[in-house]
Amino acid sequence: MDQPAHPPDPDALPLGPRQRALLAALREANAELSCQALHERLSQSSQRHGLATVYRHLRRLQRSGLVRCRKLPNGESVYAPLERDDHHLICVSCGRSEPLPICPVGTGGLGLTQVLLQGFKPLFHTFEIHGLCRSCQQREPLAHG
Amino acid sequence: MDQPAHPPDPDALPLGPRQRALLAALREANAELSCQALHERLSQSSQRHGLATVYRHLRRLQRSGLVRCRKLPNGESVYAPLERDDHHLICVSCGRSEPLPICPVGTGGLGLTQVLLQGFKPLFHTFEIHGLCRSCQQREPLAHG
DNA sequence: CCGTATGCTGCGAATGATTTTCGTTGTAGC
DNA sequence: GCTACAACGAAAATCATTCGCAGCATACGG
Repeated sequence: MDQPAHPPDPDALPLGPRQRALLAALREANAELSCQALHERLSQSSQRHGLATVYRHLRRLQRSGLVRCRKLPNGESVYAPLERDDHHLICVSCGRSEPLPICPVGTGGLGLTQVLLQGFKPLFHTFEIHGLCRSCQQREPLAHG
Repeated sequence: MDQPAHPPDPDALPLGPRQRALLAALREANAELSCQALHERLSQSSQRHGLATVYRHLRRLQRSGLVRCRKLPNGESVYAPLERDDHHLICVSCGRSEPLPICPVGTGGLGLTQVLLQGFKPLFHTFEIHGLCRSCQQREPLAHG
């Protein structure tokens, strides 16, 4: 197809046009997208990809440190560009996520020294608070007081 | 079966004996257990549970704030008692987790005010750093320099 | 210019964890 | 003993994700 064996664009990492298209779509989106949502979105545009290909590329982009990913309670994975640094409140009852405008790493603390990382090369992080959202609290008063 | 409609043990929350057994098994384990692992472990002991029942109970225990859960990259969910407060480094390539001896919440910072939570009732949190583990870095030099 | 090696692609089948369905069974209350 | 109710287990269903494979394009050597 249109994926050259080596990149025609020397300043853009070893990314093929498909991968750049994926990345662009993620950046345009104002929210995290699941693989399938992304696939659908691209299908509507002129960029056709097989579903498996979208999965393949997202995995590769993640390994390259360009895309971050987190797993929802329902099993779906959702993706966003790395530069976006969002975190979430997640309801253990209904599974919905709400944005959490705070980041434990950005605020400076947290001594992430090389000692702790032990050769591990960090790309991104996830921070999530799990609990009961307001509406689920009302729905199930949680008998134990 | 042996699950009474209301608990015979007044000091132990509305937990049936099965749920207490699950919780006990999780506490005895020195690591997070997947549903299936827990099910297997209980099958070997005198406590027999159907797999579906283990899933049911773990979900309920999680909602009750007694058990925490996180999803591994391979889709499995792993559970641990709430009082355990571990976090992890996760390799985006091989998917393995390594323990991360640091907690962004415990260290005090992080203004988790009611304002931010907006009625959300926190039960536990997860903090994960995703990246490349030492061995995967060596295996794939990651062409882009 | 031709043949081969390599890498990417899409489709459809396979995988595997989790959830649902549904008939059964124990417990409580009467 | 009998009824209502909630929990149970086994098997079937669900659903996101991955695998297998044949096709096609490009890169390279001759």
